[in-house]
Amino acid sequence: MDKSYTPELFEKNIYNFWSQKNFFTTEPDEREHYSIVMPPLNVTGKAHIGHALDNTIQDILIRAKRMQGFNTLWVPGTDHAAIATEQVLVKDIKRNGLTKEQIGREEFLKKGWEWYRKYTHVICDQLKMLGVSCDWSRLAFTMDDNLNHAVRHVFCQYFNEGLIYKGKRVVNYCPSCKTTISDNENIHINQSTFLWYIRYPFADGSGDVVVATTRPETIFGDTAVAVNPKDKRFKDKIGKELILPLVNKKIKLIGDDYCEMEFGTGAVKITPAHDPNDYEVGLRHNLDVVNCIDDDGLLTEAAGEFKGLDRIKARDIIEKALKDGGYLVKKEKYKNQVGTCERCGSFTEPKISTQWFVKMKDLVKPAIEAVKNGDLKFHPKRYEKTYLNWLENIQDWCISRQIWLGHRIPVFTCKNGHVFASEFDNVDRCPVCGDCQLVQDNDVLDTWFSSALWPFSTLGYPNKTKDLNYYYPTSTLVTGYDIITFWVSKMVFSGLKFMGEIPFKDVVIHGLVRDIKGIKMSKHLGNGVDPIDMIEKYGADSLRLSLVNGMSLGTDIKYGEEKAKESKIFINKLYNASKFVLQNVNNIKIIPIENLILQSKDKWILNELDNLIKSVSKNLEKFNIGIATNNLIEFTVSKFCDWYIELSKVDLYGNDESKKEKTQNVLYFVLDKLLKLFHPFIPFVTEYIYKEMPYHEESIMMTKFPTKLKIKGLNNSFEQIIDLIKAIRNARAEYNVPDNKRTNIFIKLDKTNALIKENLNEISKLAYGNDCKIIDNEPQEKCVKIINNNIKIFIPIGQLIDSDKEKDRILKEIKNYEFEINRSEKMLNNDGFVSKAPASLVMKEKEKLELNKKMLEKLKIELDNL
RNA sequence: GGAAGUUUAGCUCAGCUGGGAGAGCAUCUGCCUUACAAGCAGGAGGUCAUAGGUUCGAGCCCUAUAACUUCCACCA
Repeated sequence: MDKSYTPELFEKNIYNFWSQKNFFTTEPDEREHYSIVMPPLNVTGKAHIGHALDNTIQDILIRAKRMQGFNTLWVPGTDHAAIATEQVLVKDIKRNGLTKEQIGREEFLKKGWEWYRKYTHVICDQLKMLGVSCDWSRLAFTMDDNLNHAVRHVFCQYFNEGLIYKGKRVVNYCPSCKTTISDNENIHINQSTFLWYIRYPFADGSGDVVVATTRPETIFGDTAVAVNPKDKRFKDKIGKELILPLVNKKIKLIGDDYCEMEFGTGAVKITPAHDPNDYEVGLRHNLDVVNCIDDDGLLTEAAGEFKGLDRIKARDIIEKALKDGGYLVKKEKYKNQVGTCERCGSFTEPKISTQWFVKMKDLVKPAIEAVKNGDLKFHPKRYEKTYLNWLENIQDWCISRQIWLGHRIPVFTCKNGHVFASEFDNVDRCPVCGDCQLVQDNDVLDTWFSSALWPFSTLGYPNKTKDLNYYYPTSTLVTGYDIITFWVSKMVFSGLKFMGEIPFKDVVIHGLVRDIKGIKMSKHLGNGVDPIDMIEKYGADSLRLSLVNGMSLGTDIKYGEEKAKESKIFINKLYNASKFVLQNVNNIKIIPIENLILQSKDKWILNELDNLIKSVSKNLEKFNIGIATNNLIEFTVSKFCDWYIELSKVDLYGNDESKKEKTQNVLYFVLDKLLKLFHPFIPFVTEYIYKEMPYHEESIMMTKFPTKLKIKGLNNSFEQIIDLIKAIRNARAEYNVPDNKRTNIFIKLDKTNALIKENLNEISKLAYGNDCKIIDNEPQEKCVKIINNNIKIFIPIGQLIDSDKEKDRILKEIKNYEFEINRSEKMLNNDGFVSKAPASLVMKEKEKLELNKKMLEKLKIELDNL
């Protein structure tokens, strides 16, 4: 083994080894299954740190379950991320001076496939660097033939059941991406703008009504002005006609509750074509819908002379026109929120358009029920609220997108006007009239439509495959809280609808990885941490550990490079501890641990190991990965390295061959279990070390995960020795005795103590002793005296002894004991405590009091002696 | 407007069913001890956001307040 941990030397080889051995692939068999479908990765470029976190968690669960004997399947996959990819492609085409229309739909889709082919490799290779043990032979892509089939199958079923309809709706439209986007992709941001107060004169010349608006450019689409019917100011004016400024068209003053009396002037202009609320008002009052902004974001002919102006730039020009016409009353500063496109950042436009929708109300009912009755569990539980809240207020799902990449809506219209959906893409005639001139709908489906089917489409649906039968429902879904509403919920109702069962039983929700200051990582800010960078600098294991150690589910992680560094330092420690063990167990005869007559230190470390096994298993079961790694690290550093390895040196370098053999076996045993416990979290280094073990199987990943030890007589009584050693170190430190200066240690016992007798060498070694022995009479020479229960320890440090210092030391201890005794007595004198607290607790407190009193007495005698 | 979360050491955070406040980093002191100086040993550092309440007992349960964060909805 190398001197220190150098992951770059072995990670790649180990991954190739696993791959070549087909350790990741599985087939249905008679075992119980554990399956996860990977949240599909967008094929838009590189993996980011969020992917690293998401996949590390999944890999940990999968590796642990695999070692626990389950038939584990982890299906990897990618998503076509239509809007994002289309944007990139359009830009690319533009660079060559062309538009997508010029190259045509077919050619454009070809380019899409080229892109996907190229970048699927990139992102998959990056995942492999992370060490993911997913079944690459089943790599799925949302636009694969069989997934396409699933999409069309599902679409047709919805369609034929009347759950899909075409309707008019105000949707968010991005004039830059030229497509409808969902509410989730429409990000509201704060902006500083103005409120323009505009005067609308009555047609009969009897004064005017002033309205306040943030969007003067939509004035050309106004078809009414609304006031609240309860508003006394306007009561008798409702129904009168107003002149629309700049347009000089007559519009009505209407009364509608939507208008709030307190806001602005109490009157609002109604633009049904460009505001969802206004649209609703328009429906109620039968208003005309006048489009004044086109799909490119330019003003239409409704704007007259202003036609062709960009909607945002038009503002100033219109303001001037209003001013010139004497219509502008005032303009004041105003802060509001406005929708922007998640992808390109431009202001979105509410737009009336014809779109395809899925009726959600009934579809969603079983999905609500599944969480309420406990079939589907969220971890942490609080995210069930997010999920339920969303589903209980669900709106119909707009599934059409005006782009080309993606699943084209399989709806056809024949020459005779028959409209039908087809599951198969080789459709050539109308099933009603047999007409062959079919026209397919131009829109494609929302990407979430295909990802909604992910847990079963990747397993072969709609075919009734073996995989589907065996692995569905899957076991666990791991994802971030940001997509609970639009992905998790959709998978649940889709699974229930088409498979009759929930798609997974547990949903593990993790937080977002933010930068060290807690700010969301983004390309724009350049504060992102590149996971590949981290892997190259610190190793994949370090990255993995740094992401999950101490993580608490559902909470954001502040991440900086230092974390990867820290993890690497720890792994180096584990590596070195292993190196030490391996150097000392070379060629040993392995004796089953239960056949050994164990020493007290062995019983102690094995007892600690047993506790570790239990807590790691328990915490993995509860998805508390951060606690599991904490426990593992704590054991490794504070129990194994700090104590057992140091203790083991006594026997390893000693002359007692039987003790040596015993210790070698315990070291070997503990390391073997520890590596296996660690493997799901840091797979590479554990595999590397495991292969260096004198006896090992083909791969650590295919070994059994440790379970509760079956060794009798384990206990923690050795902790008494640890306390004693600490007390000695402590006293030495107080006298500034440097660690490299060894001293004698004399121990005087009140009664025989087998534990001390057994561990004299251990005490000596770890407490920097020279000669360490049990004595009958107190030594003559000047000593530092330590009192520890029934044990007195004398350390002759010669002229360093200072009786004033010694007095201070004892006084300090006396104070501590007095404080403790006082506390205990207070509690025990409290009738409430004695009568109501659990008896065991009262008993414990009494014992403590007795013990402390005895100690105090002894210390006082010592003080007198000085 | 609705909902959720956070507030504990200088920093990042643990803290289980209520029963003597913890870790890592940083800092201070001493040590290159044959696994590890990417290390070892020892120390210092806290009014558990604030105010009430429940309880024999509260970092933990209840109520209110404050600050910050996030999600959803959105008033022109």
